[in-house]
Amino acid sequence: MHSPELLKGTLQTILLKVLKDHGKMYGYEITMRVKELSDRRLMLTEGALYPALHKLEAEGILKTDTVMIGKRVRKYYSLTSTGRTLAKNRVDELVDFINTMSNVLQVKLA
Amino acid sequence: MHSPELLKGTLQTILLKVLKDHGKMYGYEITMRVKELSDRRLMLTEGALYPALHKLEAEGILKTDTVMIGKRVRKYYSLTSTGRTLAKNRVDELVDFINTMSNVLQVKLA
DNA sequence: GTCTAATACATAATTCTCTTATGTAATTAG
DNA sequence: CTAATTACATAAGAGAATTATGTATTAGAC
Repeated sequence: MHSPELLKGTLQTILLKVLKDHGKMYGYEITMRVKELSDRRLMLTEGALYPALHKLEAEGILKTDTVMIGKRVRKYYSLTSTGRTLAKNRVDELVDFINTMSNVLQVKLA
Repeated sequence: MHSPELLKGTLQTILLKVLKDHGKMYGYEITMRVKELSDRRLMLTEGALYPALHKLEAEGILKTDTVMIGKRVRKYYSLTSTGRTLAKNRVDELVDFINTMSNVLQVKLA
């Protein structure tokens, strides 16, 4: 998988947003969803994804639900109520940042 | 000075862009310019700024020109020809990233 | 005339996040 | 039957920024 330098700092927000919109999802599913939404431009790596999910869980922002699919473990993540509030704030913050950045770069966005 | 988490990864591009548009500038001047362009939202810290400028200089992307203003040293930075090419690429890349991000977040930008 | 804020440079220790690499294992498609 | 995909996970290392600190000049307020 591949990912740009620029992803730094935005991963958490992306995770919160997709979980907010799509409800419970498992790790691999999230990578596929982000890949699709980004038209193959953002490929989340496992080394970034799983530690990030674990951290958010430890902080009470996500909760998990482990399911056995045949002999395989699948771990579903979803937002807690704290997480829902945070998701909204983080997305607003990132949108604001993106708008600020477009002013600094003095470009019009598509 | 204060700066958001999200700045990570975008500082270089910002520096290249303002130097591309405003020609030779010194460090403090850059922080003031970015503050103005961002409507006080982006406040570059010296701890981030100077190492970044030094690195770009060491890589041949920026060149410097030291001037004495009274008894004070002022170090002007400007793009080398390599730097001009890089500036364009980096800005294009960041704009593309921002557009991708707005698709992932499914928001419209101002 | 003196003190504070602003101007202007710089570096070091630490923290945080991601990349790269590695490991395990089940399932599906050819 | 074997390669690709699905699906989890962790560890070592790199890179970039934060926070803290340091030095020094100059302008403005009082």
